[in-house]
Amino acid sequence: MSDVKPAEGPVNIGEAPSSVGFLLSQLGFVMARRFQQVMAPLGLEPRQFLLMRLVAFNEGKTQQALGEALNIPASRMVAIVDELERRGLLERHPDPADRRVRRLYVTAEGRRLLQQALEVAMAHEQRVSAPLGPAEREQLLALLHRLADDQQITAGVHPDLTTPDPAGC
Amino acid sequence: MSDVKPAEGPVNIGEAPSSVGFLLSQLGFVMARRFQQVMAPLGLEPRQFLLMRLVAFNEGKTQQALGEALNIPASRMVAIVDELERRGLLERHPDPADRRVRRLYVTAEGRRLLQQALEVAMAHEQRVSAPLGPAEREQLLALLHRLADDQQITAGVHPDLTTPDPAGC
DNA sequence: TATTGTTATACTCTATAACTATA
DNA sequence: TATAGTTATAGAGTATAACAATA
Repeated sequence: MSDVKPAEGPVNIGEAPSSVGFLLSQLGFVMARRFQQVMAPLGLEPRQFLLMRLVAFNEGKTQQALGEALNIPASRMVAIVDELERRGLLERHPDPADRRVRRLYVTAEGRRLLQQALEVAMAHEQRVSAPLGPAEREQLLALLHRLADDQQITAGVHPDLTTPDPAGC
Repeated sequence: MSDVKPAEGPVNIGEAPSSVGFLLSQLGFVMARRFQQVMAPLGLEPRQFLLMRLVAFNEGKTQQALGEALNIPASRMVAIVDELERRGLLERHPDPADRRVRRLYVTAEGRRLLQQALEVAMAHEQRVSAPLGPAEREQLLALLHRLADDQQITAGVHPDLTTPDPAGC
């Protein structure tokens, strides 16, 4: 019960042995934040960028199909597409055969912005990879892919917070 | 303006060339979620675990000093410490010399729980590292540390969302 | 007047589910 | 009855700043 002598020095960050899990978690957050920052000047959030890119690769797909591919719930898709459409970056087209569905298309302006965004993304990738040589970078990518496969991560789909729990511990 | 023929096949996830940034972001989210899941049975959120661990390494430090070390705002610290104290895992002790400050101590029960949590964390680390051999794991750690240094990541401190932007792009 | 810890308010994001119009 | 998209409601988490006690 007696108080220990209150140390007044600097706080000691308990040095744990290097951890793959914690390092990846730290780096993942920082990478996501940096990417968000470099995209911000274009007015694109990471999620909007991923959707624009997906629509460009899949013109005419339904809003629902695209949302499912990115694990974005239908009710969230509405607001996201609303804004991108309002800004003239993509369009909802009605389907003559089924008037419930909305098929998404990228506009000419959307394509221009997407092109810029892709260039920004490539520059970002170069920047964050800068500390590594080409061979080291390939080595890292190979190792990360091994872990990603083990975790059943789908290429191109970000496991934001949308997926509660796929399966298997 | 004429509609393109609406493709009805599967959605094509545009295969981008492998990206260190995106892979790290994906893996980081998954690692954080898995860690959260393995800690849940102990009733500890990752943030609570980090704080418990920090207090154990720094008994008698003030609430404010500990919060700053983890980049947790003072107003958030209150609720976090409230709950851990309510559960009997740590205690606020008044400082006789300055009655404004609260110095934090881990209780015996807190120590027991922390010990369990550390074991869970080690098992988690082994699990996520399982796809790699010992040499590969060391290789990966070395490469990740290079990137972490470049991003000015502090060992043991998670850049959750608390740090808006340190400095330098 | 400055500082530690606390509390209160407002805001953002999200999930959930109700709702509409079609099928 | 089922489905695509939409809207509405409520909840969690947070930042911000006001506040009380003490220095």
